[in-house]
Amino acid sequence: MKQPVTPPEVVDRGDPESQADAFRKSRNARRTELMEDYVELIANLTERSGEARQTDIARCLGVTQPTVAKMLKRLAEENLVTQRPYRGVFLTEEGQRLAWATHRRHEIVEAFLVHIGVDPDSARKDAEGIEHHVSDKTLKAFENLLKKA
Amino acid sequence: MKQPVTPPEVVDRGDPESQADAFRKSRNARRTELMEDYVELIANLTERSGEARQTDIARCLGVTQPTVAKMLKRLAEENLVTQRPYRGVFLTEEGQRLAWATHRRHEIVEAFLVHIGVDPDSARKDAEGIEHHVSDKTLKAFENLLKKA
DNA sequence: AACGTTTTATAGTCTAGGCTAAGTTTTATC
DNA sequence: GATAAAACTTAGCCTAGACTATAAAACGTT
Repeated sequence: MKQPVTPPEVVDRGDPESQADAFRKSRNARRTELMEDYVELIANLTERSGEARQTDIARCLGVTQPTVAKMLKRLAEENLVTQRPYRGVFLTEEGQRLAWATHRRHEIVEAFLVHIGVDPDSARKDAEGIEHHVSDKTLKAFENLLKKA
Repeated sequence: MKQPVTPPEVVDRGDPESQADAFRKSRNARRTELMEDYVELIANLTERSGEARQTDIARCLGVTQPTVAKMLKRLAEENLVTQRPYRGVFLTEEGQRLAWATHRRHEIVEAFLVHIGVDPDSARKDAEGIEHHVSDKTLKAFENLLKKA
């Protein structure tokens, strides 16, 4: 299917094409989200217990171990992790950068929600879902408000 | 090697089981999100032009018409829409209720982002992704800040 | 009333991300 | 050092949500 390129400067809320872009973006984001969840979790597990094994990841994500195995293969292909069987999964430098960026964004979103009066528990839960959809510009806006306080 | 913005840290995100629940919830939410997008759009189209045909929906969502047809079948099974071929798709009462709630949440999120200084285009795009992950409590916090202004 | 256009329906394919089941390799224990 | 347990691999299947290609039905215009 052809996707006409809409000039960025033309922004009309009612324009179907521009709306379609937003939906496309939202749909395509799903792959990235999963990757981000994985690298963030791997960073956490490694930090906490020195290693991140497939079974640990599976338990934390609520999926089965073969599912994790398949996803790790993909992450390895994308140069985000390296695997040493029976010794755990490790982030590449690129993976660590992604993990840190994701983590940082997560923290800002969560802190921001708390800051505007959301109770900590809800903030934590909502941040988990929201974080992947926050653009740099929105993140900056969050930071600005946090700084002012 | 690029240095990360923030050093790695240990984050307490709860025990593995509760984390797994959060991820499961997030995964299952996908279906709901799509349904919400559809009913919201159908409500919009109906209001603006008096009818919502498959081709209109397809163009607005950036997908093909057969994709829409398949999804409408599902929405009909869930009692959210009724179809009158060549006259458009119509929301059931249940569908209208869902559309209204979704639309309201969407508007608040988008208005809130603009209010804290995000440019309208980014706000619109981010809202599309964020809206589905905003709990009632967070929504209320957004509203409160909007009212103050 | 017939014809071309638009809209809708259907069939078949693809990919991502789940799952189970079963086999293999490594680690740990006795 | 044998053997059980744990971790990993692999194969095959399923579903959702996308796509293309094509057929059928209704609409509008003349």
